[in-house]
Amino acid sequence: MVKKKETDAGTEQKILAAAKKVFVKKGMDGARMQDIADEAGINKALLHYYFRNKEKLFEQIFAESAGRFIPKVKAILIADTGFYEKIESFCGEYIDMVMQNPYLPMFVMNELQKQPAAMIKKIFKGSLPDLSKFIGQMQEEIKAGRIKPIHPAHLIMNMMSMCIFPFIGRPMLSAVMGISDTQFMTAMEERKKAVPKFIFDAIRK
Amino acid sequence: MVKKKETDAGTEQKILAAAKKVFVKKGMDGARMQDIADEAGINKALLHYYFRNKEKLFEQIFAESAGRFIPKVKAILIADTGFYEKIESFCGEYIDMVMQNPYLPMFVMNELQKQPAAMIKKIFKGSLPDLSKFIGQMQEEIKAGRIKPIHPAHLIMNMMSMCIFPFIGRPMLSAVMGISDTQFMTAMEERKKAVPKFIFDAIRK
DNA sequence: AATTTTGTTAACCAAATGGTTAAATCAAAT
DNA sequence: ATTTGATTTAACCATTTGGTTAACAAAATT
Repeated sequence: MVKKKETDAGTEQKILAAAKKVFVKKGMDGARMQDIADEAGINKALLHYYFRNKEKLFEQIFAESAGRFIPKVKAILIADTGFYEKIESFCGEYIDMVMQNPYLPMFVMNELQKQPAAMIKKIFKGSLPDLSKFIGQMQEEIKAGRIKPIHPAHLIMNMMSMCIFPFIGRPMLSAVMGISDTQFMTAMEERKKAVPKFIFDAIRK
Repeated sequence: MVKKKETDAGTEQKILAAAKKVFVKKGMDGARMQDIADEAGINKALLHYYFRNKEKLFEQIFAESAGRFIPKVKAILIADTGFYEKIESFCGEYIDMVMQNPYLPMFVMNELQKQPAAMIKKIFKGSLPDLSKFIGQMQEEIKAGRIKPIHPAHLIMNMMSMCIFPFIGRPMLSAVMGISDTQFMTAMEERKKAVPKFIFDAIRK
């Protein structure tokens, strides 16, 4: 069984790419099935032939998008590296990933907030990172007197905030500080090193 | 001219309160005029009697919501207080304000991102805070050798990120760190002091 | 009290939108 | 060459939704 009539790229893949583009930009409520079909260069009926309905299609896109957020956290925090390396690689890799998908954080966070708490648990089910190792390493550093006593929750919040928020607050930040798109991206590139440095400076004793 | 037929609360105010509730929760695209009417306990036609259309109503709500973000920044940064006091009061007051409107940041940032760049400039027109004084104070501290040399843009981004992001990433953060709603609010209360402390520790020489 | 103005509603309308149907293509199998 | 089964499309349908109309009710004005 060779590939059927499907065009080169594969209709299903074209649809997924188009859907991702439209959903990420407009959100579940703002997205139109017709727009997705147009973007994919196909008929609207064909869209429903491949994906039963809007919700099913959305779920697929959302799961894939949300999935990008957690596994990376998990891998980094569980890795067999030191406390400081973990912070460094988390910031570097996270900011890097988000730079390649600047609208993903807003999309995921926004849709996540619309879901009921129960659904959220289901979404993260299994993919939740085990923080205990990271927290353990942190408490070791505290006990050894190398870093100040700070609640792990706050440190993690601070780290994620500084990595992700600039992309969510981009329009406001750009307006407030009067910076262009290229200046923004340059600043983000800097932050891959600047954020971990800021954190180390804050916690080092 | 006494008040007309309007019920005690004033129909217009009831509408605005209802609209804010629905828009902030569902966003422009997800909000339904019927839902707003129901929430306000009035007929849908009456909604259009007070506000010509959905867009006009949305603009009013959005302007009021977005307006809460900037003026406070402005007032604090321009105030005749010291560099450190400004950071303290910014974090304290900002987190306080957001705690009272936990869904406001997501709403404003999300709608802002959908607007074209030109519209954003118009929105912030005039209300843009003058950062020069704050930056000047900061550079003085740097020159005096009391804080490390750090780009003001990064400091401001870090400060705003740590104050605002937890409310935007709340579902994710709550899931990742397994905390309840009350635990979350307790943590936010702590952050009013913890964030400025974190910042001072990071920049102090 | 009569009249005009303002506030409120039920019923209605047109456009948009998610989804379906039935026919048409096309590639593979017979 | 014919048949078969999957793919694709144009046309259509039902519901939702923003918005309007016309009539009614309550104040305000005369």
